[in-house]
Amino acid sequence: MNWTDERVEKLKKLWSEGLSASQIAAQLGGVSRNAVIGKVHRLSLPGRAKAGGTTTPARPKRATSAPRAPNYAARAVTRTVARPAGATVLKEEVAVDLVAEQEFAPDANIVLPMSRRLELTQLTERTCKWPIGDPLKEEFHFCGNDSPESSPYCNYHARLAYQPSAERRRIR
DNA sequence: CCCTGATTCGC
DNA sequence: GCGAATCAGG
Repeated sequence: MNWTDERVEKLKKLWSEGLSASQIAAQLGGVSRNAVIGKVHRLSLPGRAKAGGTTTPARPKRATSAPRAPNYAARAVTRTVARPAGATVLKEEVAVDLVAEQEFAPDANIVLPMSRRLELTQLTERTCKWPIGDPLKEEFHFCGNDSPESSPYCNYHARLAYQPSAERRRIR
């Protein structure tokens, strides 16, 4: 793919808007992030803020971080249900609204429905591609949590995605 | 490991 | 001029 005037313009626009090189490459299509970065340099576009000429690393230094409050939207608890019919005991996951439940003890067997709110262009082989929200609205995003074994979804959403087909109940 | 931008250098 | 490979960093 060659750098047409249109593509160069789009590059300039997106770069000035602060998008990352990989995001721009994804939108342009047909080019790698390296190509984008290389082009940015050739165009002498202002790079991203670094150290202004000084070779000094001068790292910002992370202040002693205050403990963050858990930001879970909801958590899942496990419940044991006995089935009289087959005498089978199985575990069932139930989503519990935390907004109504202000206090809770951090539990080890809680799965995480917390999303990383990734943009479409930020998804990779290892990120959960479960869509959240209305695609036509701004707040639309993807879960983005780590997906094991290159699964398209994280553990939580894989459960939702791969639910066994609903029991067919004959309407008699 | 995921990601970021910067630089080099063979094409 | 182009961009993969590499480097350096978060």
